[in-house]
Amino acid sequence: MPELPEVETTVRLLRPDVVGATIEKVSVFWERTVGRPSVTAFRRGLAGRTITAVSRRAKYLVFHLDDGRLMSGHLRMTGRFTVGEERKPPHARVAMQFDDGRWFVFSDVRKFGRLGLGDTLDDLLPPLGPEPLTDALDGDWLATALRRRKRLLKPLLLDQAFVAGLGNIYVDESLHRAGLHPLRSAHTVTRSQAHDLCAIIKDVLGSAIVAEGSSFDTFYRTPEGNPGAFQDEFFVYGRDGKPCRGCGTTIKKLLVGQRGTHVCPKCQPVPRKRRTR
DNA sequence: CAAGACTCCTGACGGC
DNA sequence: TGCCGTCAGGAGTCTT
Repeated sequence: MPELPEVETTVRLLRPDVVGATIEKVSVFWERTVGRPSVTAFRRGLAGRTITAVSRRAKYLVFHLDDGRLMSGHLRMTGRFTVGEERKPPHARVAMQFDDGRWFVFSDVRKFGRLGLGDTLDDLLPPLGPEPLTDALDGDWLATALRRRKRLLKPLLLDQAFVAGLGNIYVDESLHRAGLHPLRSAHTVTRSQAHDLCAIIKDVLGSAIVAEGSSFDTFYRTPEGNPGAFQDEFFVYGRDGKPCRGCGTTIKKLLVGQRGTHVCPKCQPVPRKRRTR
């Protein structure tokens, strides 16, 4: 599922195709895909606008328009942006035609993705924690922030208001590499473990971007239609029943905060007085 | 403040 | 073979 690396890859590959393009008209095939303003306001607000830049904040794509407004896009599980000749490829939810005839399309099998239009990032996006790949996230900050919270480590890391951009895959991978169990209470993580975890998160996300994201199922594809390659570097995600690449112990899958969670029982010691399964 | 339940959706998959 | 129930999963909302 698209997390920070997949969104960053999408932004990078989309950028040359959409920056400078002018939106002539907008077709909305599934109204709920349009979150923020009404569908009418969304269509009117985009018509005639030129995209001047594309950036990313957390798992959101942000399209900057020539009138200073912003269009946000969240891929959620199965969302995908493409640019091509087709107005309505399979599962197309919103299509924007550029003045050169090309169609900029948002497709989304499961219909969880959302597009929005607004004046500023603040009114368009919910409260978000620091960006992991910038100096906004550093070991000292993470150590202090973890100590203050009395929540399970994994659900906290998945909380976008705590740290932005992490999802199920990269949290599992990062915790495994850091040797931390997802059921640990955040405040029990030591300062040095927090520093390690911080560096690992940055490294995992950075490597995943280099690999153009992860495609373990049929869902995530780059705008060009290619799968990512980072799934080949997974240590635990989706590897339950298989041997840990580090120690050979069988990877277990458990449920943490309603999320499928993968751990190596040996590399990630179970926190005291907590049961797994 | 923490955490679980529920909701939105559809394709894939297991069971029979 | 085919039908059907179940499940995954990000994030918002509601309840405990």
